[in-house]
Amino acid sequence: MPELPEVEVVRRGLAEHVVGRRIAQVQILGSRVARRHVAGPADLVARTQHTDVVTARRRGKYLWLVLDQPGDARQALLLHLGMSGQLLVRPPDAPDERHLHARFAFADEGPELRFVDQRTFGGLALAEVDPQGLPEPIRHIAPDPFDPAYDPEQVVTRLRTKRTEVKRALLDQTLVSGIGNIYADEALWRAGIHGARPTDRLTRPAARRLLGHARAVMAEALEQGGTSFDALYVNVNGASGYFDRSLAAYGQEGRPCPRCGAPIRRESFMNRSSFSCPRCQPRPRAG
DNA sequence: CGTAGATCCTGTTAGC
DNA sequence: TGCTAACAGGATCTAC
Repeated sequence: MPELPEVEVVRRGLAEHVVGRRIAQVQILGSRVARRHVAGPADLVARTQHTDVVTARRRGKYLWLVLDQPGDARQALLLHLGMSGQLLVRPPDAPDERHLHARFAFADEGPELRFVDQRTFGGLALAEVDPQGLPEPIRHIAPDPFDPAYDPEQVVTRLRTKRTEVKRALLDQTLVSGIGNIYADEALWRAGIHGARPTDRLTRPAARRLLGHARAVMAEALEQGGTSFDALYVNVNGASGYFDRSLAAYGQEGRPCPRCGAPIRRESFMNRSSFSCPRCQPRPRAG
């Protein structure tokens, strides 16, 4: 499940293999992958072909390629991997993947960029870029913890103002972006906080610690090339990450907590699985 | 407006 | 063995 570290690995792959090349031909397969592009897939194809890829950028779990089209406004090809999306750099004569949804061929006739996605939660769209360099459709996405615009003290304030549970707040991309179910559970475990704790019952220092852990665990994952679970996620080169061996809580039901030895519990929460230590992360009392 | 829950999707796995 | 149901979950939409 690509969260910030995995998406950043993909961004680096795009920077290495795609930036600086001219897109020649674009193919969109099926109606779903470009559903967020309201003008339709034909419009996306027409406006993407014969552009130069200038940079590969990221905010949270969103990626975008800045495209330079001579004499036209600067635009971005916005990408989201969803749960199972992959960007692959493949030779043009390689057989089509089972769940291939988009293909970008380049003027240099080198390797193609392919968007492959089994569960089709991912997608792409062409968007205008605002003066701050952000694609319009993701202006509501908050800076992630690695963004120079990230302001942890402001996030702490906003977090404590919310009237919800702390795990839900961590997953709220308009508060802080990039954190998904896996890293939320790891950050909560490190902080010794149960995800169902009301946000307004979190002290300022505790909130600060929690966000610091979220940033740290994602930084460590990034150093190791990202987390991979169901073999669907691979980076732009097709190599899986291996950080999953370092996870303390997520997916570890029944295994001993690395800190205290109590068996990690699994709970259903927000229609998701949540993993936590029953001793280090006591459930909040009702009321 | 803010929050909560439903929904999209398909390959894999668990269970009867 | 073969079928059905549960499961994985990010972001958006709708309801309250």
